[in-house]
Amino acid sequence: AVMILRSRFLDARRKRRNFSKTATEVLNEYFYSHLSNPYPSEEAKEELARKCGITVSQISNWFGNKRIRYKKNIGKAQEEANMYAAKKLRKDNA
Amino acid sequence: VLSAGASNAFYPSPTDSFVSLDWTTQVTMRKKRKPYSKYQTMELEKEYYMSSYITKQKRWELARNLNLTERQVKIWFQNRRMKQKKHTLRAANPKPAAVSSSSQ
DNA sequence: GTCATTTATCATGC
DNA sequence: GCATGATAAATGAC
Repeated sequence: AVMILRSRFLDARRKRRNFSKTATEVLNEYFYSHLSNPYPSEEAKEELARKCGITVSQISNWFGNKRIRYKKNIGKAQEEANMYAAKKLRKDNA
Repeated sequence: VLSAGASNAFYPSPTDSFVSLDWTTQVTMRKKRKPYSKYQTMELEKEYYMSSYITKQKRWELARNLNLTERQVKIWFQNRRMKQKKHTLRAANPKPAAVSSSSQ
């Protein structure tokens, strides 16, 4: 059989582009408002994907990265967490 | 499978109160991820090209030749099938159109 | 077996 | 130079 060694080149994959500011905002708001269980359901992922203009897989990637990187930063500054916590409070009090 | 309000030992349900954060504490010791060599990956890809599902006999041989465990070979084929599925779905769908611009 | 994850690593953006 | 998104090993639920 013939070996088609496409893999290395067909991997035109990792061309990452940063998400938009508003997308990141939406994702962070969800993450920090569900900090006790930051595991969005499939439906929630689809909703977030629509709002952010990205795919569901990208949503999964983002939450995976966010969870692990949040964990590694527990004990450190975490200004971001405080920022979104404050934002949530303002929302609740409104 | 186990997404929304689902709950089990590893993905606890929300207490929705303050900082319980059970999800941050993973108790089970996990083996460190170790990337395979080019040769190992190439040989695995070769076998995968023959068939997406490897037989027990070939799995044993491949594991011995590549200095991997049978479990690692099995897992590799599972992950490889998932990768193919993802690529298949990706090719079947139109371009989502991306927007960029963010900052550090 | 599939499949959503965790984690380290990769590759790029800036 | 790290931040960030995507992928590669590895685990666990089902």
